[in-house]
Amino acid sequence: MAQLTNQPTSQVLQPRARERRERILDAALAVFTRRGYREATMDEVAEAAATSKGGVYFHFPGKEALFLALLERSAALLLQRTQLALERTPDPAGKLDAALDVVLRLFASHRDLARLFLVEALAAGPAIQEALLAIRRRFAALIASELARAREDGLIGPLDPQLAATACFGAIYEVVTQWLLSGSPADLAEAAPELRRLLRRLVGLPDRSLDEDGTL
Amino acid sequence: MAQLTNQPTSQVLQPRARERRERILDAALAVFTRRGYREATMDEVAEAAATSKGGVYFHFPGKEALFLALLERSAALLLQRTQLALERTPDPAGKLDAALDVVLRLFASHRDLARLFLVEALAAGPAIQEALLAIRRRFAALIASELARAREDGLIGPLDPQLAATACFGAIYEVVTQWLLSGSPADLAEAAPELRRLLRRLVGLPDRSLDEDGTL
Amino acid sequence: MAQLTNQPTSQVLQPRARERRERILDAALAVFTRRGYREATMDEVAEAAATSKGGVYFHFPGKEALFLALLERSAALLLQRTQLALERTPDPAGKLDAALDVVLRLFASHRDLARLFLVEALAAGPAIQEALLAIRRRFAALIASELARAREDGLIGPLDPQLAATACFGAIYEVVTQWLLSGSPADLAEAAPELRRLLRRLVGLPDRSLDEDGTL
Amino acid sequence: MAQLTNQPTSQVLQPRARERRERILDAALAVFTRRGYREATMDEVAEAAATSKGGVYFHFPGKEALFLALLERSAALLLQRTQLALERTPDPAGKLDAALDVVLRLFASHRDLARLFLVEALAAGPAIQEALLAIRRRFAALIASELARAREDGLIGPLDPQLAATACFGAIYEVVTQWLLSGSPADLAEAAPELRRLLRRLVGLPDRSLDEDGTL
DNA sequence: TATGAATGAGAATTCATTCAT
DNA sequence: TATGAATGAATTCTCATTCAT
Repeated sequence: MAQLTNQPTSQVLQPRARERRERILDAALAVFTRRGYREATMDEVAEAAATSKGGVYFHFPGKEALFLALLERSAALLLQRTQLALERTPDPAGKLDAALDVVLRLFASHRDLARLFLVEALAAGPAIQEALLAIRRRFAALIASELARAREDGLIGPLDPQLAATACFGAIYEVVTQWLLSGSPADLAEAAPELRRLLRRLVGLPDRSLDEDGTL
Repeated sequence: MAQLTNQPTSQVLQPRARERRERILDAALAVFTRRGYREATMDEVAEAAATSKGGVYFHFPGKEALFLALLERSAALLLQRTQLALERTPDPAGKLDAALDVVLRLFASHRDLARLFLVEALAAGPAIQEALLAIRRRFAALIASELARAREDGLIGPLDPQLAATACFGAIYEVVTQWLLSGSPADLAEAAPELRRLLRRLVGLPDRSLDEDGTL
Repeated sequence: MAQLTNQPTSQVLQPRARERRERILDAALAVFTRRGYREATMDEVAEAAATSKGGVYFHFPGKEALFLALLERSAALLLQRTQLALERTPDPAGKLDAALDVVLRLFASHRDLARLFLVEALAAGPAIQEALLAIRRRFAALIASELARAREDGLIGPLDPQLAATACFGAIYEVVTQWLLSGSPADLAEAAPELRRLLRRLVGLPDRSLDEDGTL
Repeated sequence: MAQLTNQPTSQVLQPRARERRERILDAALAVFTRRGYREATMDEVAEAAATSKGGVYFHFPGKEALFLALLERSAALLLQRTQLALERTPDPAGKLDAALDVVLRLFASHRDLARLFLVEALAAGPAIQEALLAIRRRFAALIASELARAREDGLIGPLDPQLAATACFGAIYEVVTQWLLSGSPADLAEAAPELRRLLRRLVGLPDRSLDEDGTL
């Protein structure tokens, strides 16, 4: 469960190499975001990473693997933060809000990462699709398990946790995508309170009457 | 019934040519769904349309334009059917259900088409992304206007119709995408009743106590 | 000698057709001048002539033939005017000046025609090269014969009339070409008096001490 | 001897690559002369250079750039030789003859090259035309500066050095072109003595009474 | 005569990947 | 480890020409 940042070889990398590997990933994120998976070229990645094409190929066996590594790295970040937020929120009824906050905050501050996840990855080829889907499912499962628990606790009425989680994820996904691609709302945080209310209703949680921390 | 087959050129085509143009679009749909936007080649399209490469280029100035034409044609179909369903449903409270039914039914029966437009299209270049986004927004606007009316009629409580419509669309979109990519649920129709309930709650409609036609 | 404007068929053309044929030639001149022989397309010619591609092909068997016809038409004009000027100039010593005047005046007022002749035609394929060369030789022969006569009359010293005529033509050619392509001198006429002096010297004519008509 | 093989890229090439770059240029010269600019294909160049198409594109960004590089390389050779000949001829009155000799000799011994740059290049597109024109002007400027000095030295009478140089260049150009295209005179050297006489007269130099080395 | 439509042989160019230093 | 050079299959698009109405 911990092995999220994949190493290309099982050998231990020198610190220098590890550093370069990270630099390449950073560069790849920038390039894939700017140009899209298909349009991005390994040349561009190499140049952005201030290395050579051969150098990129030393660290990653190919373009697809590079994208995949990027995806994993980013997914780990998102999942970790979400999990942490869920753990830190004792109130069962507030967990959904907490997760939403984490996601919106992360995407709002890493627009490029959002683009990569929500837009590019879907159509970058079967292998990547597979990986992306797994990540999405892992994320939805996180929500689903909280929903299941909430239901057991009698906090919410009967529902299909999987489907509800998927629907929640989709609602967030679309709001973020519209923000990404059409720039509306200008600030993603604006949409947070209303979206929170909608999602609470969707899963059957009562509206929070007193919203003490309306900030995102 | 009117504006379904869009004519990108303002010139009047001879009947023969009009026929061939449609044949090319049909062939293109088949090829794009089978191979994906990027993998599909104009050669394949030409062959599938039983015409020459030049013939395709006579009717469409390029690959992107061809895809766009296809996108518009299909989007028009989806939007038109949805609009029709909304008009045919007198009960304001049932309109959302009706729209959902149309979309799920259409996608369920045209899985390839759904895959093409929900998944492939995202990575087909900025112009197509732009067009796709516009279509999504048009669709969300359809829902939003119904929500706005429902609110005026006092059927639902106060909400941001735009955001709620976007969230609804996203929820549907994600359920369909999961079905497309992971094959679960096996039958999209299975998810319909529960999804309907979730969306009704999301927008603030009361659950239908007596659901006489629970089938999709 | 009179058959300069070639008719594609030996049949007599209707006035309408003759008119359209001219319109196509005019359009072709414009297009070839603007785009160059290779870059120009038959579509462009057809559009410029406000007719269809098929229409162009009715009047001319192909692109090369079209260019050739244009070349012949223009050459006829140039040669006719030059010949006329030579005949109208009784003074043997003034004939060279007269020819120079005609050429510079014609090119200055038909820049596109000059471009066609001096720049495009050379590299438009063997058949056209052949034709162009014949025209150039015809023109040089005109000068050469005058030089030969001048020599017989003792007006100028011994020289190779062919070579001298070629050199004269080349000198003019280059001056016009530089004007065409680099725009210097701004007005071709500016160069006329000095060029006249140079050419007179080249062939061995004495400088005209009193230049009564220095205007081009 | 210095700036002969121009490096379009500022990067330092490995010796192997430098070698191959030259090989590609040589191959390109052969192909372009044999087939003409437009008819020549990059495939042919690659094959003639015993490399791959990609290899050619690694060194030159495109067909036009390849031709341009070739043009510059050859022009540098011509200009360098001419300049050298001018420097080596102490007698101011003999400089024009020396330049003429160099040019005629070079073209006579490299007919294909002459054809390529005097005839083909004209129709190779605006960028190449521009470059070609610049070269012509550089060459004419060489002559012009000599003419200006000769005039200062009182060797020749008043004239416009620019125009005279252009005219000289044009005369030579035309004689060479006629030789190239019509094959007359059979040997370009035949025309040298008479052409020399004509040009001397054109610029106002006295005929050399005793021509000790009338051979080209 | 004229037209719009169709053809199809080719072209230039791209780029993921490999490899010799 | 890293690099620059090289590869070559694959792809989009062009356009002179032909042809059915």
